[in-house]
Amino acid sequence: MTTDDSSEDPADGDAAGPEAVERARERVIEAMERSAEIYGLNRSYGRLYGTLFFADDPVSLDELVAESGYAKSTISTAMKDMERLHLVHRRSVPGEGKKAFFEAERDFWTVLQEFLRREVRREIDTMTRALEEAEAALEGVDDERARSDLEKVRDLRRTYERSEQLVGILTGSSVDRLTGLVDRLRRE
Amino acid sequence: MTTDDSSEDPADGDAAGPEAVERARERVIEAMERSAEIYGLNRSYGRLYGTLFFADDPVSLDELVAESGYAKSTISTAMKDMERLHLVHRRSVPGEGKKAFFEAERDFWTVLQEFLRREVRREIDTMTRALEEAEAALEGVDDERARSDLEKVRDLRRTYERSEQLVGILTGSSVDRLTGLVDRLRRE
DNA sequence: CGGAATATTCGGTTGATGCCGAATATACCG
DNA sequence: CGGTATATTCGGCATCAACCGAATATTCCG
Repeated sequence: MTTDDSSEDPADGDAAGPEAVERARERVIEAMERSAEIYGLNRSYGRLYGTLFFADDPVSLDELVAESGYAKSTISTAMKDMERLHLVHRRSVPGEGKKAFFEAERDFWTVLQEFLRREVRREIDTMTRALEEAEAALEGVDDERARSDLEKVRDLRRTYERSEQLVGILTGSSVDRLTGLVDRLRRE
Repeated sequence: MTTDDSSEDPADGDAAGPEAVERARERVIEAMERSAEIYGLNRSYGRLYGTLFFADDPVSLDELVAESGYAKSTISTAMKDMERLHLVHRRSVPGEGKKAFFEAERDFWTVLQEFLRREVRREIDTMTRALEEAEAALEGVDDERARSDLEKVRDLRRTYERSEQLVGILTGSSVDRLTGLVDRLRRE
């Protein structure tokens, strides 16, 4: 209970400003930690992404160590992982030797597209192959259970065909095209 | 190395048929285990889902225990979890007392829609709130860093607005409408 | 082609998760 | 309103994943 509280006065800007900025960042970064969790990633990834998100220039590993408190090895692994997911990009700065710098990918559409291309597409392929093999095996069998299974397998294969088409549309279209599409659909 | 191998002859149907059906099922169920993994679920969930997928009628906990070998408690938890994700439905059969039966949801569009409604929507809300708060806090600060952060926060908020619109479209449309939409887009 | 700066890999440790079986709670039936 | 059949919860063990720091590998520069 000191004399100064409730920093509504812009005259306090010099003192309250920087720490207000820090608090605002922290607030957003914590939300990013939660988001990471929701999408099956580590909380630490959310924090590291957030640090990169607010940086004006690419950030080195050592700076990330200083900022986050994680071990360098942890961050190295995290960066490799997030690069794979297209959440961060590696940049090298001329004159800085081997030093690696990272920046956040801010366009989530791209991130989603890459995920579809990499993971979902592969899942669809694997499942489709399994379904085709099962279908071939079941077609030869004259059995009530086989007929019942066959029908289910064929239904699922149709679902997966549809999904593949959708993934094709989503990964084949540019971000701009998709954005326009969403706008159009929203008005319909 | 017995006399009968290579079951290409339909006359062997009686002997080779049932085990061929079993193999076909197992093949698909294994693919489902992998898929579960890809989408951040437990492998066991893939197997349990697969068992339900091939069943013609709702399946009881005890039957799932017999089929899968997992402990009843494990399956009970798994079912609760998959119900939350709308991957399985609980059915009660009149005259069967308290006994619970489960069946697989085969329409993945529904599953995806429910995920968007439940998890993604909540993520968007949380993040949006954090961004709005940060925005409000930063607007009052006269500082270069604050201005830079503010711009980034606003950009991200716009992205999230777009995402929310898209989620709205996807969760608001019926499965049929979406299917038709995909068809139309594919032809464009 | 060394050597300095940096990144990556790897074994070990600690905390989280999956699964089990016993204990408990719940729903239905007579 | 018991009693029985069933589901759920909970504590404990085993396995797995995150993280660390030391050891190794890589890159770049002189």
